[in-house]
Amino acid sequence: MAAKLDRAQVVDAALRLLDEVGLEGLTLRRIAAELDVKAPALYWHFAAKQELLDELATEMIRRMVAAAELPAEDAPWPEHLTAACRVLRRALLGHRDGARVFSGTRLTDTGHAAVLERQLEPFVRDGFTLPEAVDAYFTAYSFTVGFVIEEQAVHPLPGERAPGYDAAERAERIGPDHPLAAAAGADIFDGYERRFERGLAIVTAGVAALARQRPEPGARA
Amino acid sequence: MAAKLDRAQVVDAALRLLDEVGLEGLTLRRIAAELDVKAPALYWHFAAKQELLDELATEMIRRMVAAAELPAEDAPWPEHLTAACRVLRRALLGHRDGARVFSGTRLTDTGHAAVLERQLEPFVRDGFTLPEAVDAYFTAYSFTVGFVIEEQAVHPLPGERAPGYDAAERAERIGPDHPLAAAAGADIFDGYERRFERGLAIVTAGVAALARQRPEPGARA
DNA sequence: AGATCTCCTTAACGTTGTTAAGTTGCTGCC
DNA sequence: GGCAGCAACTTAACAACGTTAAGGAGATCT
Repeated sequence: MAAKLDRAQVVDAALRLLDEVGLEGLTLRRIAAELDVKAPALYWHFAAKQELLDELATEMIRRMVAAAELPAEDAPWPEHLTAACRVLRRALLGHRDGARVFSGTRLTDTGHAAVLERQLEPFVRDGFTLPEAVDAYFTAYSFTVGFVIEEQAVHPLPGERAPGYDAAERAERIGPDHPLAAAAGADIFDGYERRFERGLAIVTAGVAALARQRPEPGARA
Repeated sequence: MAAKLDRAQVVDAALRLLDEVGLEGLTLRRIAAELDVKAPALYWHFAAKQELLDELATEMIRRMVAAAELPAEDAPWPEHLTAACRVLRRALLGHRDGARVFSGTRLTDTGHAAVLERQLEPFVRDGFTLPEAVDAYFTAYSFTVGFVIEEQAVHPLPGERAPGYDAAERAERIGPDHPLAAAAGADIFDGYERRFERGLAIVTAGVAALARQRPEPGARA
């Protein structure tokens, strides 16, 4: 087409394509075709495919940060922590294979530093040491990424369901020897929304509990 | 070679190769060469590469379960939970890209059901409902997988360090605007052992705290 | 001995990321 | 106005990948 290409347009097209064809099907030739261009043209804008993927993940996060309604800056740390994790999960769920794309790339801008800063600040304001704050945030962050990776293995896109994760079939296969594990199947393959919130509550309660048994009683300010 | 091939030998060779060349470099031709065989020979034993990868992940877990020294069956749930997560982490760290291999595959045997059963049992014994037990276990599990994925991005193999994760360089880049985030760099890129234990403690404390505020006071039996 | 089955080989296909070399169109310069 | 030069693409090709088709050697069964 007429209008010249730039990195943003390529990333945009790739992000759109990702939902259609998944990470596996996201080839340079396919992306190029989407832009009415041949594959090697992309190499004018990106040194390699990985660079494009990095930019793609970065753009995902950028949009998530832009669209998110974050708590007030002086809100207590549990609100910041849970809000950040919910926003991250939504962003990853927003695109097919979102979690795998995200966890396989390195972010290309320093925007995430601002996010991290905003996360850590409420902790130290509340009497946490910096390593404690990092532990709390990173635990919640790791949980979120791990959770969504598992979630997207079962639900590639919201509403859609991958084959081979049938709770009834699974229960029948493992039921005889492992009654609890079999009965848990229904819980495991569904209700991700509830289970995620539950996990967030657990992490938050854990951080609070460990903070409480410190010399300084945690709650200050 | 003389001795005929079977699935176990292929998986064994692949698992060995994985540490050398990583998931990216783990091609069928390379695996075949390792076994003094041509690539299509593998298709006699596996219908597709993904099937081999599934078996590979399964074998990883199988070895981990075999080698693990688990707590006594009647030990309280925190011991079971933390032990399982430590064992899982060690297994994933045991091979280059272990976490990515693991999170991208479906296990091929029902051995993990036995693990799950053994995990859930101490919870219900202690008065947890099944969904509560699943929440607790799955939260710790997601945290562990997410944690190791991040960890292996920085440390592909124990001791080895991926390029581009220099804390000092990072601090310089983001320091001016984000002092907390910059200072946290040293914590983030190192001390994974300590941070993992810290995360486990947080999750465990959280599960305990939420159980305590139930109608039934949690501790029973 | 001949047929059958197992397990491998050679050859090839289509697709992938990537590179090299050439082509087009715009911009600035004299 | 013509010509250099750069930017942004194309066409052609490469090696490597997963995978399939066809065939062949060696053991096993009848």
